Amino acid sequence: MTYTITEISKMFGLPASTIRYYEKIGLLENVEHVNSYRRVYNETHVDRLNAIECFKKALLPLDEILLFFTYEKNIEANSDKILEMMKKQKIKTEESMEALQAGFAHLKKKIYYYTLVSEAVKNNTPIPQWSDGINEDSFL
Amino acid sequence: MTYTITEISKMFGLPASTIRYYEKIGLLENVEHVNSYRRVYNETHVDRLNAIECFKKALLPLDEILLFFTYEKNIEANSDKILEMMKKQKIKTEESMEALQAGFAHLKKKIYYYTLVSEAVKNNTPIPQWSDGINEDSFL
DNA sequence: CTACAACTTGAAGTTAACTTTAAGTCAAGC
DNA sequence: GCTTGACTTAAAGTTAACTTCAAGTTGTAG
Repeated sequence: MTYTITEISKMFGLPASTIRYYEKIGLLENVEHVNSYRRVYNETHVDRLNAIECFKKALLPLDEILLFFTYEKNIEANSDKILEMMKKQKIKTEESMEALQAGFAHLKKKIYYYTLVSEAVKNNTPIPQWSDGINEDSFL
Repeated sequence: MTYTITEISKMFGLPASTIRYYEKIGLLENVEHVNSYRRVYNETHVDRLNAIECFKKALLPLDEILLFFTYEKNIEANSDKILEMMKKQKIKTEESMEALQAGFAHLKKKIYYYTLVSEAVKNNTPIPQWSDGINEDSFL
């Protein structure tokens, strides 16, 4: 099974320019150009792009993703390097998750408070103060 | 209580250049310059920076944070706009958290697998295949 | 044959959030 | 009075990850 760039583009929800860019920086390899022109993709490219998307979700930068794929070519020699890389990134994602959760909590507080404010404006009642009843439990 | 830029810098773990940058783009207002020179910060700046850091954790871009502060100046007129903004951002942080969790799971799988590989290399035993026993439960 | 849509290229441009640089200012200590 | 160190400025530079552009190439439909 082969695919055109438009098919791959739709499959991953990525613009064609991004797919070409990934090839340019080495993330996609051995892309045949039929008649030395249009690109043709196969299952290995699909697998590769799936892997890329997973690593992107883990906030791994593209140059590190590329490094992973080069390490992967000599798995026996590089398993320790890969392990180290993955463990480092795991810590980073954990930190990001903690920050995100704090940010999320902050948004929820704001939503709770500005809902009260919005109600007060509609009912012509006094605007509540941020301090009024906005504590750790009031909005959970 | 007042603070120098170095104190504020240490307080928030941000370089002084960033603090100046935030003033430049309007995130920090009414920063006095003593003798029309060195910056002096007060509690309102500390509060403002705390708010900025919270919003940054919620992945709100700086221009949106700035918009929030301008809305906040006329809270009665803008509570609905603020609410809408916060709700939109809440959805975005939720999406980010889902992606991050997927990425995190991917990393854990890789760590599990490359630990096996690393062991195999050390013990001179055959390298396990990715398919061997790497399923949804094997590493949780 | 011509037009057109869907691709191609390399290079330059974009965006956010800073960071760096070069040149200058000021108060304090020697 | 000179030096030092902590600050100042405006402007230019940086980074990642794309995106856009202008100009060119193909296969196909009319």
